[in-house]
Amino acid sequence: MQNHLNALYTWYLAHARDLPWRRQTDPYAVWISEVILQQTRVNQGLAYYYAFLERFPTVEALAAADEQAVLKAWEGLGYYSRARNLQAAARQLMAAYGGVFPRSWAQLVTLKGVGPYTARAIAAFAFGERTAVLDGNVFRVLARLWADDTPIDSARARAHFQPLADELVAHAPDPALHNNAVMELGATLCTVHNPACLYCPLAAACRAHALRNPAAYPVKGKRRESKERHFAFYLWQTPQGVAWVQRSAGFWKGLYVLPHLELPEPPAEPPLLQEQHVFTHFRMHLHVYKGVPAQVPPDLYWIKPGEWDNYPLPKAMHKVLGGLQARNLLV
DNA sequence: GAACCGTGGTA
DNA sequence: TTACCAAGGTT
Repeated sequence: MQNHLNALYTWYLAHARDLPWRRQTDPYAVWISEVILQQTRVNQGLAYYYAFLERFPTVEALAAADEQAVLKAWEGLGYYSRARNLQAAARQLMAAYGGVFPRSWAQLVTLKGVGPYTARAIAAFAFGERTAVLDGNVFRVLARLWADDTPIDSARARAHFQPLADELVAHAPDPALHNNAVMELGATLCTVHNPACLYCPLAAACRAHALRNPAAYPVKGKRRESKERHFAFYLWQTPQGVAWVQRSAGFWKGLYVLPHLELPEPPAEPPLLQEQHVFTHFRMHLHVYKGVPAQVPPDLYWIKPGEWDNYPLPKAMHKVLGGLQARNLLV
């Protein structure tokens, strides 16, 4: 196996993408990049990586920042709890570690928003700890390598694959190089669809390839039944312009929902939903899963006209506002 | 432990 | 078009 792994490292050094977070070992930059890349493709996260480090260059800066500013920097990326957790963790780091990253994944995993993958990634990439990262790419590569039919989305998947992954990194000359190489392989050659086995440095060792059936791996459990969910938002016409009142508070919490903001002049009582005041409302279609429909809390909030840009808004909101603007419905 | 969280790309 | 998927983590 070691010969094959050496072939993998050689391949990586020759063919890997040149990505900015791979060019340094600053734990802060590694951390930010790993969180940005959670469930997010490189091309989507790249610009955010540069901008976020520019805007919040250090743990101290991030810890001291206004939460709305952090969310604003995250605007459009999705999974906004990542941004809130980043700042929470930055404050944890200041309080518990004097702003200096602990070096072991076991300590890192106690940080908010830092799970088993990200903790090991920081430990390996920033501090050279000999530990194996386990993400979607690694799951796929390992499952194919050994034709392992353990469902990778099962509860026991991580417990099953982590020791196997750790065994691979055990004798690697460079843990960071090893982890990067396995992930790069999964991201560029050992892909979900149409894997490029012809060019794969591990093909000679790969059980799934020997079986001529890489598509059979990794095994995944039953997909959840998907169901449509509707969210209603309401727009009010006011003498000053358009005030946006939204329901289903708690969804996208903190993003454009106002409880986290200081309202200059909060209305004494929110306007009642009266049909003649509602001039438009829209539905959002989200991919949602089988289960209870969204609860719509009674709380109503509003944003003053002309202040849209000050708020971090999800992409879906921007699209709606853009449409309204085009129709001259926003003052 | 299952359900939940966003967005953009792909077949 | 629909469904799936991507450097996961939290509740």
